[in-house]
Amino acid sequence: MVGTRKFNEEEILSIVINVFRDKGYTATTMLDLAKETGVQRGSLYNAYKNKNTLFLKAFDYYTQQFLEIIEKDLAHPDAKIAFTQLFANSVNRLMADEQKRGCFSTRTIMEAIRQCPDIQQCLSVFLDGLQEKIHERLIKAHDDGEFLGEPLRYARYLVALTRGVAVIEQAYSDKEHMADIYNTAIAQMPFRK
Amino acid sequence: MVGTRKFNEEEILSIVINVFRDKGYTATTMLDLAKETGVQRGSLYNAYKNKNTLFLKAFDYYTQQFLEIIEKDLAHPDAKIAFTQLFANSVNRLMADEQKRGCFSTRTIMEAIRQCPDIQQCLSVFLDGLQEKIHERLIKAHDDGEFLGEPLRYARYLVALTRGVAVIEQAYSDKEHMADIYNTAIAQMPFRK
DNA sequence: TTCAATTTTGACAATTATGTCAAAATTGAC
DNA sequence: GTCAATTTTGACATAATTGTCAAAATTGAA
Repeated sequence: MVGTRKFNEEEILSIVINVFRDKGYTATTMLDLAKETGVQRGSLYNAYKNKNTLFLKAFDYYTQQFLEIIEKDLAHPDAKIAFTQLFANSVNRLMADEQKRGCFSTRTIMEAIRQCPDIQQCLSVFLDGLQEKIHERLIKAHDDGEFLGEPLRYARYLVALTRGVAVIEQAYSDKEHMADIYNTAIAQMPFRK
Repeated sequence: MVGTRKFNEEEILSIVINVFRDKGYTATTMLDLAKETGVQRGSLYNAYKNKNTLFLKAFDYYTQQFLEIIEKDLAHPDAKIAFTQLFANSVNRLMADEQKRGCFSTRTIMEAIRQCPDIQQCLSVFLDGLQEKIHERLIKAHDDGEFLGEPLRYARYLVALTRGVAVIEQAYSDKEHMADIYNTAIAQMPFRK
């Protein structure tokens, strides 16, 4: 193809996600994105039409990466350990960010939804994906006789809980607090034994 | 006092909350607030210094009203019924808003935190208040022998869960989905019987 | 009724953001 | 090496937002 783009798209999208995560959707300007990515504002308009479309693209990329991580977290053969690990890793990931910018999907997306109906779909795709990974793992656990609850209902419930913890993180950024919530939840769940 | 304000503060704050809830923190301009409240922009600057301070004041007002409602929801003498009611009412309140603007504290505050550290404290005050109401009710239930869990841990856990449901609402705005999450949670809780 | 404190009003300048466009530069394909 | 499609670049006009300020209006208290 002639007249190829100079920039690497994945690289740019990663940076874009970071900028949105820093500043939020509305407060991020195309100039901010141009500065941080090193791609001129005009090029961004040319390539992505506008901020909204660029955001959608970046969020898709984020979702994809996120779900890969979740799948790995849940890979442990013992179901209870798998979920314990998932939650511990979630907490660690939230705490790892020095600027305490919180969960991108919970914080930035919730704001961005106001600007465009398409963004609501981004959020539901994201959450559906998360629910699906959890659901699959619970079905396996159920088949293995390790989990006695109803997989779908618990998947929904756990997705909600993880979103709640993302909110808690913003208020307190207290690792113990978050861990406590997950421990309370895990302890109640109908795992065998 | 000479040169008294023309407007009624509580009335204005209610409107201000509504505008922020509609548009989000960043996207709301002082002009928006002036138009909706009918108070001139200059007067708002004079009375509240700037958008940030006005937001803080409005959020305090919101928190106060919210906590009064929660207390009523939890008033039923049977603990399990009290919590069932609290959750049902929460879902109904979220669904009652035709524009589906979601929970003010979860959606707008999470965004606004970015703009000013004081706002983080607003969120923790809000959540502490909610936790306190729930905690009190669980202590009573525990004393009555109706609840067998650890009140503080469960209070934290339930606060997180309610925040999570607020996120779920934004993604799906599906009453059954939200109700299902709360039912799953309630069914697991260590109520007596 | 007068006065002084305070609020209200409307205008102002400065800054920032948006989206568009034409010219220049780039590069894969022939 | 040339060409044509596409991207990059920088400039432009438009629009919106901010915060400030001086003049006008208001009103409680003396």
